[in-house]
Amino acid sequence: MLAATICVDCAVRDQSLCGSLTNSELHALNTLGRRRIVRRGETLIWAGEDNILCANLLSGVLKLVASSGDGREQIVGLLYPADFVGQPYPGQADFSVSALTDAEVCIFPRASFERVLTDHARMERLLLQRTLAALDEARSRMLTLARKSASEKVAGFLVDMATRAAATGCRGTPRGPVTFDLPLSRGQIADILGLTIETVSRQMTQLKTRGVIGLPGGRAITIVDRDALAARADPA
Amino acid sequence: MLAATICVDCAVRDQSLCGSLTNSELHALNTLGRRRIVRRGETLIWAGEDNILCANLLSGVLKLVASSGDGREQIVGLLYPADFVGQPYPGQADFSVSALTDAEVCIFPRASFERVLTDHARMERLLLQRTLAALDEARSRMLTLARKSASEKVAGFLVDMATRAAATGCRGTPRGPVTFDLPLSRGQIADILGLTIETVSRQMTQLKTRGVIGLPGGRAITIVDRDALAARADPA
DNA sequence: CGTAACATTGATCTGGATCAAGTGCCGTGG
DNA sequence: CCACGGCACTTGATCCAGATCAATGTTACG
Repeated sequence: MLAATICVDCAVRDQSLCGSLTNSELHALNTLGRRRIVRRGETLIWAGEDNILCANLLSGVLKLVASSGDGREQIVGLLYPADFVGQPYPGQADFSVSALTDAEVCIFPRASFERVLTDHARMERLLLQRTLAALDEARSRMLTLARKSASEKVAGFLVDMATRAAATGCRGTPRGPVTFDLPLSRGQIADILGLTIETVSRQMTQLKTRGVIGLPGGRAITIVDRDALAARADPA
Repeated sequence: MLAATICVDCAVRDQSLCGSLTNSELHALNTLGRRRIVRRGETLIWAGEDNILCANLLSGVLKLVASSGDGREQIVGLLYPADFVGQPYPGQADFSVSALTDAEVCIFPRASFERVLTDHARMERLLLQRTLAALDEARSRMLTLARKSASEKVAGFLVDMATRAAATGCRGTPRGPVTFDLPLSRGQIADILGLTIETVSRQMTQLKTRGVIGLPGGRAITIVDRDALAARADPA
């Protein structure tokens, strides 16, 4: 039957939380999980709503957005394939989750997922470890948002994206120039870094002018001098 | 013997992670834990060092500090009594932990604590829930740091402190003016909010001038009009 | 008391926001 | 095939919140 085979061809089977389960344990999830496509721009979870779902991200990129009462927004996290989405315990969601690119998720009803967690200590431990890592990352970003200059923010962001791109696979050699596509618009980069579109754009052209990066067009970016970029991100 | 009685008079026995353990289970911790005083200004954990300890905070206030290579600092979290301190899994600490006031902690060797955690699913779950809550808080603060104005930051901070002071107990009535002592210097408040001492000071005097708060002297503060303060913190 | 750390207040400077045009890049339709 | 319109991006001019620099005032403590 279809439900029993949902995990078999899962692209993130090993990297996701489910990787902690044995094949037989997967059966439980098989009956709970549903694949779902989320279109670019679509919102999967709305801030303020009750937590009703958990999910594993299979493909695409999602953003976690915090917003103030009067509409200012800040992207407080990005989610990549194999990342866990949502809150396993009851309560209201504090942040919205929406798709930056077309994405596919494997969805579980929250309550069922909570039960799976309590039944599978290994999975719960894995989630704890991921959550601790996410917390460290969030706290690091607090330093960036509060204390770094615009040029440090942009350089740091590009280093992060280059690292991630290298992890997946992209044109170019690891040591020399590397070219890849940013999955984000200038506006979204601004939302991540706590800047405006204009400032991001100006920093990018400045980096191009100084020969640190290249901007071949569209959302493509070439890292010409990774060390210079890293140095700008973190002035010792 | 002393070790066996360490938890008996623990002030935070019920609110801390240990509250999830039965009396008999506490015996295991009893043999592992050691009380320790941390003086105001003293550092308990240094960023970059290996995680070697976990702890429960018994009294006082600790700060979690992120710093950039060139010395800029940002307080990325405050820890209050009953809060958990440290990382239960191997690795390097990303942040320093030091005492804002004289404090007392109940310390466990990291490896032992990890073992306790794996043996006690209830405790692990509690830690997961706390970590998820801390993550939400960190993300909320990302919005504050990146998008809020100085006056919104200070007002929000004072509301938080007032709420916390009310939770413990302080002079004044809940609805009318409430007076309490801030456990932090202006400089430390600045480190939390991503501002400078001068800006924090100016915002405080402005709030006093407008009759929203009173500054009786020292670190004392009177909340005169809590609603006005909350409105300044979150302009709808 | 004296002094050292902390806090307020004032004057000035500046990085990044805001406001305002351009410019290039498709996709659509004529 | 090219004109058109919409969007994302770049570039320029100006403005302003908050940083920085510089005294001065205040509190706590030996």
